[in-house]
Amino acid sequence: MPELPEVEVVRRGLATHVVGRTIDRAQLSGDRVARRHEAGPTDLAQRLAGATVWLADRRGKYLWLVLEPPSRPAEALVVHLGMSGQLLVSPRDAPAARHTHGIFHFTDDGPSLRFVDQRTFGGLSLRPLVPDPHLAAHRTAHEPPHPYGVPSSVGHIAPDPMEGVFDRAAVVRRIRSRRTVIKRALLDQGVVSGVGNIYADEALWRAGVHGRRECSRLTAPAVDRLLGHTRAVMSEALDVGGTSFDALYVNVNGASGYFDRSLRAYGQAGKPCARCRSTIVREQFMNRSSHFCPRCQPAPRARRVAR
DNA sequence: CGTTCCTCCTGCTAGC
DNA sequence: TGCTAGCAGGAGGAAC
Repeated sequence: MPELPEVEVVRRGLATHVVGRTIDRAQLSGDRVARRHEAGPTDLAQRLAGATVWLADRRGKYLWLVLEPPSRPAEALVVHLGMSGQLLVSPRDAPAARHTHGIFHFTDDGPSLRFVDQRTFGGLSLRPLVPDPHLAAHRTAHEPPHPYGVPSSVGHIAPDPMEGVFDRAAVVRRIRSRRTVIKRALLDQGVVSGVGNIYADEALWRAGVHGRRECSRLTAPAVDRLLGHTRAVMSEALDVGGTSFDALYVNVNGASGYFDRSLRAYGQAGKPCARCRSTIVREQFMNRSSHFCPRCQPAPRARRVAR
């Protein structure tokens, strides 16, 4: 599942293989891949033709290419990988793999870029660039991030922990004011972006915090530590994944495959906790699986049964 | 307004 | 052996 580290690996691949090239032709198949593009897939393909890729950027799990189209202002091709999306750099004439929804040919003789997605939870859309709404609130950045703005569909997404505009103290306050449990807040992309189920469970394990603890009952230092672990675990995953992907591919299922051996909570049900040897437990929560150590991450006292 | 729930999709696996 | 049910989960929009 692509979370921040995996998406960043893809972004770096795009920076290497795609930035600076001009799209000659885009072939899109099916309506679903362009469902977030209001004018539909035909319009999307037409507007991509002739556009030069200026740079590859990212916020949380959202990825975009800044395009310089002929005789129009710069705009962004927004790519979300969803659960199973991949961007592949493939020889121009290679046959389309199963679940290929988009093929981009360039004006040079180099390889094509392809969007492949089994479940098509991901997709593509073209959006105008708007001023970054999170930049206005940020006063101390030495180098303004996203100086050209962000895609209009990304405005509601909070900065991720790797960004210069990420204001950790403000996020601590925001989380503590939420009337919900901590794992839900950590997964809310409007609070802190880039975190999915895997790294949420890992960060909670490292911090020794149970995911069902109420946000308002956690101390500010505890939330601050949790955010530190969140950043650290994603940074470590990026270090592993960012050095081991095949140059032919922009992404091969992201970095999590290489990071698997470092997971201490996610997918470890029935195995001993690396800290205290208690057995890691898995339970359903928010219609998602959660993995935790019952000793290191004590559950909150049972809440009064709401009625 | 903030929060929670439901749905989209396909491939794999567990269980009968 | 072959079938089905269940599970994986990001995100947007509906519902409360």
